[in-house]
Amino acid sequence: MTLLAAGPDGPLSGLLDDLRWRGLVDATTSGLEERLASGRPIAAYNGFDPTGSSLHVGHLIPVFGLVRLQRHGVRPVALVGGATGMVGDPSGRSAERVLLDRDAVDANAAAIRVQLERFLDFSSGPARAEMANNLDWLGSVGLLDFLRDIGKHFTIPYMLAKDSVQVRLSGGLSFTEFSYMLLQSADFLHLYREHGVELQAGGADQWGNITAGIELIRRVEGGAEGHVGAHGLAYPLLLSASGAKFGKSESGDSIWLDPTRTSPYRFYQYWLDVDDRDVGVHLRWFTLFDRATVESLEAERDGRPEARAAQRALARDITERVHGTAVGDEVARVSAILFGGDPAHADAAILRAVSREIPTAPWPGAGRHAAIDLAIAAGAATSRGDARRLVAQGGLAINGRPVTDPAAEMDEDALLPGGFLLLRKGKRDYRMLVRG
RNA sequence: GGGCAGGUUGGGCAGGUGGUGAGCCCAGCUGACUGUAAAUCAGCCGCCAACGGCUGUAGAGGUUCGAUUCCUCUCCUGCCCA
Repeated sequence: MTLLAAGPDGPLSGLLDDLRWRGLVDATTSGLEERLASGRPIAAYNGFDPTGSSLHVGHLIPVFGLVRLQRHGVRPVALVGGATGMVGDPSGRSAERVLLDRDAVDANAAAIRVQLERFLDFSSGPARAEMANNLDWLGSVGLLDFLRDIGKHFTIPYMLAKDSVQVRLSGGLSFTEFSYMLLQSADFLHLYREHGVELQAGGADQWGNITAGIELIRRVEGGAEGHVGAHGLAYPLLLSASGAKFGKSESGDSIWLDPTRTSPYRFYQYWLDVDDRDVGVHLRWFTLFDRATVESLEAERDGRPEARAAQRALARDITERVHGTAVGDEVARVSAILFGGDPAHADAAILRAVSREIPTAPWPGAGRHAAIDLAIAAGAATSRGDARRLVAQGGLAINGRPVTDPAAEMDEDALLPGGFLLLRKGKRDYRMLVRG
């Protein structure tokens, strides 16, 4: 029986065309197209660093990459780099600490899996997603075995020729970092042997490591019966039209999927703020919209850019995928209140909804407080000098009214229904104080 | 272990071999114009009781009327030698 792999987005053979239309192909190994055209089931993996307990939007490129692979019938393997995530630390650690780290890695991997379940189907079927942790095989390998089984197959000139090594040679590169490609290659070999993984995907910056793994598999498995070769797929690095790093807020923080790190409101706003020039690419990369939908949203952006229909569709879709439809509804509603009417006239229930989504700090208590101190309390300024500057430049508003006198004082009479004080720094940075 | 070059504000730097850098670029913040855009322009961009004051050149000492500068030790980074 010949099983031809396929998924909701069509057969395996159409995968690369879909990825190309979406602009997701930076490089592939030359045999990949034919391998996919054969229609035989295939598994692919992508590594994720478990140094944190949450993914951020920068991770969404490889995550959606795996999603599209799965939707074309590829079985995706999300590899958590429990071992590779540990070696980067040069400081000497006790055995206990390493074991603690093992626990932390496990906890992080579990948290990341929950987030991945929003995207990938782990439930059933021939393309059922799975997770793996390279600590399970790299963690117990002895140095001598590693050198003999893996290191022997690499020459120093080959390793030195990698771009990732070249750019670091003059600035300093530890042996550990230099060896990283061997560890990643060992991962690919292991997954190839034990999980039938023939394809490694990753960002363009991973291409050198991906090809190193392919090379290792070729050398070790090249003569084996039934050898089918290994393949690589690299996604382009995403740069915004204005040259900003993708995945960072204006203040430079990462935008996390974890709602306790980045509120759903900020998450939604991040996508709503995407540059007109970038929104088409974002729709292709971070939604499952089909080609007709994407192109119609782009046409609307070109015709009525001020409506921001493409950004709204993008923000709504990705927010609901990550945080659920109820939260998506609420942040869209809160955004409409803050940027639509006069929030100072909202009732307590609405203000409570707003306070759930924007940074909210406690009202400093009874008595009178200077506007600048309230700005500091709310986190809109870092010092009194900073707050004075903000007021002098006309950038602070309280309850919708501009603050002109930095020394102006207010007490609890200024609070809106529900005990809220709404501060706005600049045009878009809303914060609240709430009486406890 | 020996030698050399470095460590200045979020990042990158300039200066400085005893008498004022809070000086430049980038990033960032605010305003104008706008669409919660982009681009452009303007202002800001260590702290404070603020027309003034204070702290600041890796850390700790020392010399001096006075140290970012000179001396000693320590820490960190890179390079060369062994």
